[in-house]
Amino acid sequence: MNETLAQSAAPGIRQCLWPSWKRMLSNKGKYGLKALIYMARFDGPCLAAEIAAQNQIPRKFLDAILLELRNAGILSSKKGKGGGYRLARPADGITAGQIIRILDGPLAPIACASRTAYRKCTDCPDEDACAVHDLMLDVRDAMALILDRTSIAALSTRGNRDKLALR
Amino acid sequence: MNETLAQSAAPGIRQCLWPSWKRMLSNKGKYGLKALIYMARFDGPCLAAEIAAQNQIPRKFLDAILLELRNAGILSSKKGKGGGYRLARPADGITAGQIIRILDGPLAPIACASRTAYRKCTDCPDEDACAVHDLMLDVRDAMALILDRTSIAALSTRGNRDKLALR
DNA sequence: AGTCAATCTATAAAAATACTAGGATAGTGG
DNA sequence: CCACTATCCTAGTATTTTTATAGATTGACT
Repeated sequence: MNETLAQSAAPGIRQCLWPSWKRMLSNKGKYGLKALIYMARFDGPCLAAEIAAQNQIPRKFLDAILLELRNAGILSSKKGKGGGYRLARPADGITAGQIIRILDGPLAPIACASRTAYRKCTDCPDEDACAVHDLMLDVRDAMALILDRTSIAALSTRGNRDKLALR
Repeated sequence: MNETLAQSAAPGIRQCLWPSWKRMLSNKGKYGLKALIYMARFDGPCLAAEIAAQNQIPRKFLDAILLELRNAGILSSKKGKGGGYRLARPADGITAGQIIRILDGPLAPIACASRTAYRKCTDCPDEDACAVHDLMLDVRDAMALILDRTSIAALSTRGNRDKLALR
């Protein structure tokens, strides 16, 4: 034990080597979702400037986000006058889960509980015996169940639906 | 719009003033849970050094975590020889949700979807019409449902239970 | 050619995370 | 009372992540 095991975090050796472990929804993810929901309500192409203004999203940040979504195949774009962004696929074929994975990374609360980007914990000798791992798998599944079955199309009508139904 | 609204992020003005918006399980939270699960299997007081060694948790970091849990009333402690930490309450009265809230903050993926630490989004004029807010409430509830009904007692027997049942 | 709007590169400051150092404090056992 | 033990506390550092911004460029359309 002692000098070998106890020194699990020797100076200079990072414990988490995964390209970052982010967890759920950052501003980036939120802005991305809001932008897509906004776009789903339109037919024609949308200007980044317009999306930014209508949704109170910092313009340049949105630029970067839209670019990322385009590179992931979610959006298509056209330059110059009459250009803009539009959904590359029907809105009911794009899920919130996909978008969050693209912009914020895996859904799981912890790397060892990710199904799309699994990574072993360095401090966990036997994962099958790790109750935390087990629990986080349940949490991940519960989140994925919701996020992967909710489409942008559904979201684009949701806010209004509730309001109209209640009043 | 324009100069007032569109400039939602003027230089120097931070958008998120909440004591940080962290999301789910950090190492801190993971270590805390592992430590508690370990302690739940014992009767007597546990030494921080022992918990750290057995669970491969950096010693000093664990010190800070245990202290935080003690200050939150989860642990009781005794100094000096024969001292150590022990659960202040029965393990089946402590939930994973409580621990994560103490160590990592609110469960919700986004501040506006938190029930215990709600905070309005600055970029969201009408929350009731915000589909993202709506969706994240669902996600939060799903997570809370799992985490708030799972006790440390349950976790302390879980890893083994599954293994024994399967083999 | 000129305008518009996406695209690329590159940089940077703020915040959060994951720790570590070192000593003060308070009990125990002798 | 003294040595020992182990918690308690303050403070700090290094790294990573988040949240952007600036400025130049490319391509499309008129």
